[in-house]
Amino acid sequence: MSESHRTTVSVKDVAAAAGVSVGTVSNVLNRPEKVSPATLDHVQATIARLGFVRNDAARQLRAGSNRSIGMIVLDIRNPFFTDVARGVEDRLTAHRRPLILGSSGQDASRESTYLDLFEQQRVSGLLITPVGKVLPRLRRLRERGTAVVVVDRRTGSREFSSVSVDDVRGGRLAGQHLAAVGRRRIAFVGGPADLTQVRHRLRGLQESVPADGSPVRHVETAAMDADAGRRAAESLLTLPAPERPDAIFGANDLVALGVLQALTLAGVRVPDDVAIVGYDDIDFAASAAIPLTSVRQPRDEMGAVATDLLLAAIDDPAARVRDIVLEPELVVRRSTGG
Amino acid sequence: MSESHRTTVSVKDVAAAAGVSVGTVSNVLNRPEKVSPATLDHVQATIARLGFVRNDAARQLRAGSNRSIGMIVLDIRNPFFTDVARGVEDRLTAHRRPLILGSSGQDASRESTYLDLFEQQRVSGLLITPVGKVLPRLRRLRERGTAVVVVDRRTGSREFSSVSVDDVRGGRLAGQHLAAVGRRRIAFVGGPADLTQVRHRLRGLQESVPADGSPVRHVETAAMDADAGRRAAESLLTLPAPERPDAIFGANDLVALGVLQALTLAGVRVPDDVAIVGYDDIDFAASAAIPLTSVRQPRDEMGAVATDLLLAAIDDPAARVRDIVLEPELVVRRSTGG
DNA sequence: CGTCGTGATTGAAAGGATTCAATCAGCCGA
DNA sequence: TCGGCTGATTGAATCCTTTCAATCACGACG
Repeated sequence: MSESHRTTVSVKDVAAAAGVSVGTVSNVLNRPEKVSPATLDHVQATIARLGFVRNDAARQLRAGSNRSIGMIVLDIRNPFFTDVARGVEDRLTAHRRPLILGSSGQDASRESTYLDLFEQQRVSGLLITPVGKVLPRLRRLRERGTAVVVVDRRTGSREFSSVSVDDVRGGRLAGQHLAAVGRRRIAFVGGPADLTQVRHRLRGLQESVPADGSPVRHVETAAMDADAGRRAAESLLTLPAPERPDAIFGANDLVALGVLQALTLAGVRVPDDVAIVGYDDIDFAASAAIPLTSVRQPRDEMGAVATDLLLAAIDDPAARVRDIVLEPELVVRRSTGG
Repeated sequence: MSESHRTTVSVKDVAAAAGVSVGTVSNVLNRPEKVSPATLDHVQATIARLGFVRNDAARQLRAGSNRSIGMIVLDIRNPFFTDVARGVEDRLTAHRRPLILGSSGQDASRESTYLDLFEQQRVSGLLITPVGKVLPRLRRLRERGTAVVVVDRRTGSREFSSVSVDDVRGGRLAGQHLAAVGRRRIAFVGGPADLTQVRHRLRGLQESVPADGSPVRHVETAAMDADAGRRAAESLLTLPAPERPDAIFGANDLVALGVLQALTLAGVRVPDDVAIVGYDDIDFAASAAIPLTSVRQPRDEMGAVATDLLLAAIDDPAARVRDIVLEPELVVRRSTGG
């Protein structure tokens, strides 16, 4: 059947074995319709027999660019980002383009390493949720012909297309809902405060707090994971009873789930004593033993829309820069009495 | 400062601008100690000024192989796999090797597409949790000089190194614990049954079931996500009371969390009426409102060990094939009365 | 029977970084 | 002052695929 190769097989070897020229082999690979049926068969058989596999490096070198798309997310352990990535991957698969996924873990130097890699690889497009000050690098990439789309952020400058969700609106949805179910002492858990997302969600919440309620209490956290939520909830539990919140809005679902756990452990009834709202609506929000009310971000859609923008920019580098802002949606579940 | 480039800058351009030969530029890039300090400075300055970035395709073409490592996981949405991937990535970062991560989603054709990609890219190593019948392809990859390590599986044939966890033992740990807390009617939820993991965990459970208990009831599922767990739990709730299990062992944490949710919604008390044990010990297991007892797999360690094996095989292709089997560990929490 | 046209095939050139044998410059010691 | 040595630098060859102008073969048509 197949033979054993110490050395790798090239088009030249295939050509020699099949008794045709390298040009013909290349045509078989890339423009089979230009090749006579007999030759096509014969060459394809030879390729299979020798186990020839295209060398992508050489192909790219000639082509000048790579078909792959690079993506840098904040945290691959947050299901929110893996869901977005899934949306991207699904869309790319349809276009036969591979996705190279990197996670910066909120670390600017790691982000920079991935940018180096993608730049050297000459990826044809980049999807990024930026951490550090990367604007100059993004500009350079674009000058080189790499399309760039910012995900889950807006750049401010109108230089790069972006896809994001209206976080102020999301905060408002949460606040209005909590007000509607009669909550008057609302706390917000999340941080660090210099994250745009955190600020916007908080602002939306504040705007919609009932007139007869206390002002929003912000418990700032260093990270956005369950552990941070747990600790924040414990600190809230030490407050004298009249000051204790009757509702907590977590800046994302991981935080909210941590809050939920700490409260349940402490014997606080959810939602009777304290209502909880999360953000993102990851699958685990619905799977929690007390299903979590959450502000849903259209994760798949974000991935899909970002991919479409990117592919459009690759096809036509002069395509208009667009900031697409998607709408969040409130999903009511048991944690607020749904 | 920086100039604007329509066309890309090559070593030749740098050489011309710096007034040296391409060989010297290459030396500056790869063997700076061979270059005189003055030249080094000058060339580096020129590189910065022109914004030169190495073309990786050309570099690889010459070098014959790529520094990157490919990884194919079963499901990027399962935190278990992203945790393993993190372990891999951390280790690789230390060796300045990029990781290209793909998710097969349990789909053999998607797995095959990633294998094609990695083969064409000439990655220097591959980490894979196989789905389809890929042994012949893995052999071919190795013949071509790509190191291969199987993750979270054993190959059976002693051809490729692997890192896995003793699943029979894990099942036994769960069974012994449930027996110790007095459970006698145990159900196992997971599937499909042709997954080795599922079979092994079930077997371990059966081996340790108390002599005076009923035989294990296996509710087979089509997938291993929360939704499957939810549906399985609902079907168990339709059983007549005396047949209802007093303990449920989920084949992974996603399934167990789904079970937990369905039971809680139905008013079944956990752990009083039914105890629940999961598998993997993902972070969400501890974060669940009723924290989940789970059989812990050392996820970071699996990633790290697999990476070490892979790097060793890359350095020395004749390195001995090793099957490393790690030990699982029971983490007791509230869902079994901990 | 010669010419033209069509479709198939050819083969050399290009793409950019790396390598290494060859060359060069400069200095020391004789 | 010159041969010899060392360290620095050079530049042509190489890696493999793709492209495209040129060539070829063959049948149809005038």
